[in-house]
Amino acid sequence: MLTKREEEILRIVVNEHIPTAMPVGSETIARKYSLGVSPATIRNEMAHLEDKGYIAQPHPSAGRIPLEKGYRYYVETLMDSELPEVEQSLIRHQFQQFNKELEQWLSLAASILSHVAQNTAIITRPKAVEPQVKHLELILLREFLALLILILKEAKIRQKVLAFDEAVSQEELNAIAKKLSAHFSGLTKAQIEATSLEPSPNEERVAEAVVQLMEAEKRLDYEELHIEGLRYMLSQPEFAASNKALEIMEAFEEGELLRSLLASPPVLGRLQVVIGRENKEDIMHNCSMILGCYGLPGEVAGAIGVVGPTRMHYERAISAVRFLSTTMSELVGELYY
Amino acid sequence: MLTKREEEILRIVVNEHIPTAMPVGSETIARKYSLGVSPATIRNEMAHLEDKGYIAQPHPSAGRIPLEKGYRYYVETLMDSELPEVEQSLIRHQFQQFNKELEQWLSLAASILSHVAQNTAIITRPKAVEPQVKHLELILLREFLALLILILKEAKIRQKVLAFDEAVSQEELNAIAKKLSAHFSGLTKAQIEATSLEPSPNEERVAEAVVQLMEAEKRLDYEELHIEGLRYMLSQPEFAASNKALEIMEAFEEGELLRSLLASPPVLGRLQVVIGRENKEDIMHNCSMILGCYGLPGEVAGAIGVVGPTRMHYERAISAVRFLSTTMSELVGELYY
DNA sequence: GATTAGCACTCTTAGGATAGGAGTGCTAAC
DNA sequence: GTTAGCACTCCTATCCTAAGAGTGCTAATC
Repeated sequence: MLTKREEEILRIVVNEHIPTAMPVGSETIARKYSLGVSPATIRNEMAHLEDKGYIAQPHPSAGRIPLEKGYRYYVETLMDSELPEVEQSLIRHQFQQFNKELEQWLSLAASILSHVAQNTAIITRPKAVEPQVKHLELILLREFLALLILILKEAKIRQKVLAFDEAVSQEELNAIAKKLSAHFSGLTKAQIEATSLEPSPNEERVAEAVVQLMEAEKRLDYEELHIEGLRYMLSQPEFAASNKALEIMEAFEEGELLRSLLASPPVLGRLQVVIGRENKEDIMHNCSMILGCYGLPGEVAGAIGVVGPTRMHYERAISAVRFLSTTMSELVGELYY
Repeated sequence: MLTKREEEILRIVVNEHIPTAMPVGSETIARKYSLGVSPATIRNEMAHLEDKGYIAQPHPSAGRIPLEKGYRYYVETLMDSELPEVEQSLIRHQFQQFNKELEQWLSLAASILSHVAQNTAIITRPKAVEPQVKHLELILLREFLALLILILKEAKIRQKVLAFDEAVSQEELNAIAKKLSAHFSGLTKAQIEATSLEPSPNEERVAEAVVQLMEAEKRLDYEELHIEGLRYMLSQPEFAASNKALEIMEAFEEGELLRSLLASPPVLGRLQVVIGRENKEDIMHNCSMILGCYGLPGEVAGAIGVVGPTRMHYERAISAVRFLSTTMSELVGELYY
């Protein structure tokens, strides 16, 4: 349990350390904040906070830096996490600039988030809990070649080039598309596989392709992912020296890392804040991550979040993720057919 | 004009410097390569090469490093630029793994290129010289809302959500789609605008959207672009120190840089090799770029290339870009409807 | 005339020593 | 409980030095 004054000092240490990345000394605190007490008193309080594991000295004659426990306490108790109204309406306005195009919204959200949080932003396309077919079309390309276009209920379009064994006409394709569209509309992959409609060889071929696309859709998971603002990561002093930044970058490019990070996505409406060594991945032990979820309950869900050094501006990051996940949920609601 | 032995020594200096990033001394050359002459002779030759501006000493008591003129001579005269047959067939095999899906080919090409050249790879989607409509479909989403799907001749699909002023049925949409598909098929944006077909208000609405999409298509230019392997850039020692890497990264994320780099794309079949200060952008003065073009003459064209430090493994990079641009041209040929 | 051995010279770089400074903890006084 | 004073510790930047690498020059050699 922390006293009022301990909390106050912890808050100051965190707030001072976040932008500067430097240890915070008692003199500095006394000078910059009028706490009405002398540096010596502050030193005593800091010693208490150190005993309790909230802060520490990087070396014996330095100021204090927050420990993970300190950040955790800060995040849960000490900070205000609402994005200023001005910024909120500014962001809303930016979204209104665009037509209803999911792709644009996604990259806009990533770009805004990265900028507001001054850190690397990640966002995935919304993914249906259980993808359902909405409609399909077949377009003749060349004699034996057709383009299958599959529209999913979740505002996604998938395409595949199909080769037939025999020559087909556009009329024939239209008939197949119409028939299969009617049969498959609203169905999931499993339901399609269970459907028996005594198909002709060509219909068979198309149905197979649909199943393949649906299968790929489920497997895709979080691969379709925007990363924006990796530069913020690199410009952090904790990564500037050594090849730490490089390692993290490599891990990101591999894609493995992200899949692992998104392994347990948060539920709608609640944010997941992972600080430092709470991360499962070793390479992320100097990093924190704020992860939110957006979408429609039980229907579609995407993830949106911020990754940065443990010394992150949690207040901005958390409020930004919270606001943008809400905004994206509203937008997806408008699109979901 | 360089003598045989000067050429030999220039080649050795470049070959030694590229992997190590260190100045190359006369002792080293004498020891590692049996040229049949003493270090003193090599020193004399190096002095000649320095006089002629091919190499230089970073400081008075160091070995030599290649200058841009040296790299240029190396690229044009001294190196062998065919990718080993083994690698060629390995790469071909990787492409065969995938179905005919442009998107997958693009990212595979970027990934392979980045890996083979050990540098950052960039690749753009193939873009039609003059985009032509192939087909269009309309799908009813909700009472006033429909999804317009536009298929372009160049194997691209574009989508847009349309809001109508009055309620429409799927039958009505089918009729519109059929009519406009027939009218617009094979036409460019300008030709569509010139077409007069006394449209109904709803047809008018769809036709407008088609024109908008085609317009966006022309504007897109090289925005749809894969960048792969930024990590290679960052791991180069010339960027490791200072924030040079950061600056370049920022420039890449801005997108401006890439647009400028691709401002004058090379013609099909010829590579463009830009070394160091030959780059127009100041920030790229320590970098080199190999840029190739792929596609079908007069029909579609995309760019594929490698960006890295001036001290780049030109032999691998150039041969890789050359091979992949040829391969991609073949693949696009198969897809182009 | 080209090549080479020898040598003096230059400049970088790594390592170690040193001084300054920042910040603490402790003690004793308030 | 708070604070002033002070001794102490340890980091950091700076300077210096010695070692090393590589050259260019000169004179001897093939």
